[in-house]
Amino acid sequence: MQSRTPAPRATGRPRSAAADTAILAATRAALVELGWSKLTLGDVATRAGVAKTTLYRRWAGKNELVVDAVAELFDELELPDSGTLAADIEGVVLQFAAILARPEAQNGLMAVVAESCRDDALRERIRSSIVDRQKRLVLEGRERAQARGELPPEADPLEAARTVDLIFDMVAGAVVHRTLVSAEPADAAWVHGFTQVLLTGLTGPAVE
Amino acid sequence: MQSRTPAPRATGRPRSAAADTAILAATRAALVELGWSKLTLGDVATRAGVAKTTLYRRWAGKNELVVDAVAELFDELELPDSGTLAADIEGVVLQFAAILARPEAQNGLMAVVAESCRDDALRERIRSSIVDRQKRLVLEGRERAQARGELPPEADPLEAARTVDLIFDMVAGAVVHRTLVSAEPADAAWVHGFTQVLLTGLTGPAVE
DNA sequence: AGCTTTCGCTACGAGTCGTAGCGTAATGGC
DNA sequence: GCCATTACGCTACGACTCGTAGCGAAAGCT
Repeated sequence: MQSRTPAPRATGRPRSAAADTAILAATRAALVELGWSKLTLGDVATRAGVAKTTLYRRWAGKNELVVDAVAELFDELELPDSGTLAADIEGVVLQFAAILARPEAQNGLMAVVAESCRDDALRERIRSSIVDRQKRLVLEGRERAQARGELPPEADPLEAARTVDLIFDMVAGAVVHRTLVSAEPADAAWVHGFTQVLLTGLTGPAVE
Repeated sequence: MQSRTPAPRATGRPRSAAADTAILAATRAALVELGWSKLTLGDVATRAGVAKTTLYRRWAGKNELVVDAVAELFDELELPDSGTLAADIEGVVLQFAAILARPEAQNGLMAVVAESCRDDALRERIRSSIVDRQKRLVLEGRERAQARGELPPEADPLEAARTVDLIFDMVAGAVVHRTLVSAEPADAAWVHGFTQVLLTGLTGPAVE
C-alpha cells in the first residue's frame, strides 16, 4: 500500500513491517518539528531507530516518503450519512479541515505538491494515495444526493465526471486555500457559509 | 517594493537596480529549468551575472527571493469591466489561470506557501505582495456587482469582510487546486462551469 | 579630494546527500 | 539441521550546497 513493494520475494528475510510504521510516524514527527526543508532522511532514520540505508532501500527519496507519511492521515476520512446534502458536505468538509489543521499535513502536503510539478511519477503517487480517496467521497455524496432528489441526475456520464471534478476542486481547493494561504481556521462557521454558497450560489439566499 | 530595502542610505554607492531585475528574472528562469528543490542561489547568481554574495546582501534566503520573483508575475492582474458579474469573474479567473499555468509560478508558489507554514514573516511577505493584490480584485468586483444590483448589499461591514474572504478562498483555491493538484488546465470551459456554480450553486440551474 | 556603501571574487567550515562495503540476522526450501 | 537468499545495522566516503568572511576595486555623494 505504501512503499512501492518491488515484487516481494518468496524467499529471504522479509521486510520488517514495524519498521515501516515507525519510519512513517517518525517522518510525521520530523515534519512537525522541523518542517519540510529542514527534514533530513538521516534524522528520520535516527528517530525511527533504523539505519539510514534502510530508508533508501524502501523509498526513492524524501518526496515519496513524505507522500506516504501524509497519506495515512487521510485514512480516517469518511462520508457521514446525515440525511441531507448540506449536512453531508459540512460533515466531510469539517473532517477534511481537521486533518489539514495538523502541522504535519500542512508542512508536508504543499511541499510534495510543489515537487510534483516536475515529477510525473510523484504526481501519480499523490493522486492514487491521497487525491483519489478524497474524490471518491464527492462521487458518493453526489450519488446519494441524486437518489434523494436533492441534485438533478446527469444523463451524460462524461458530463457527470466533469461536474464531479469541478466540485472536488472547489471543495478541496477552498479548504486548502483557507487553511494554508489565508492561514485562518476552517471552523464550523466558515464551513457552514461555504456550504451555503456552494449549494445556492452567491446570488441565492443570503449567506446566513 | 521587492527586496526589503534596509532604509536606503543617502550616501555611498547605490544598489544596482539592474541587478535586482536580472536576479529576479534569473530566479524565474531557474525555477522553470530546475524547479524549487534543485534551485541553488549560486546558480541564480551565475545566471544573473552577479556574485553570490550580492544575492545574500539583498535577500535573507531562497524563500524570500522566490516570493519576490513570483510576485512580479501577478502584476498584470486586472479586473475587467465586462458589464455583468459573471463576465467579470470569468475574465479575472482566466487571467489568474493563465499565470498559474506558467511553470515558474507552479514551481515557486506552492513551495513558498509550504515554507510559510513555519515562517510567519514569510507568510506576511506572501500576503502583502501576492495574496492581498488578488483579494482586492474580489473586493472591487463585489462592490461593482452590488452597484449594478447583481448582489445584495451587505449592511454589516464585518460580515461583508467575511464574505469577501470566503469568495476569495473559493475562487483562488479552486483554480489553484485544478491547476496544481488535479493538473488539468483551467480553460475557458472549466472557468465557465465554475462561474455558474459559484453564482447559482449546485442546486441552481443546470451547470451549462 | 574624501567618505561611504556596494560589488566581484576567493576561500572556508559545516552540513547533507546518496552509495558502497561489510558482517550479521531472519526467513523459506531441501 | 543446513544453505541460499534477502534485509538489516553500521561505517565511511566523495560530491555538493550552504552561508559567511575577507579583500581590493568601483560608484556614488558632499
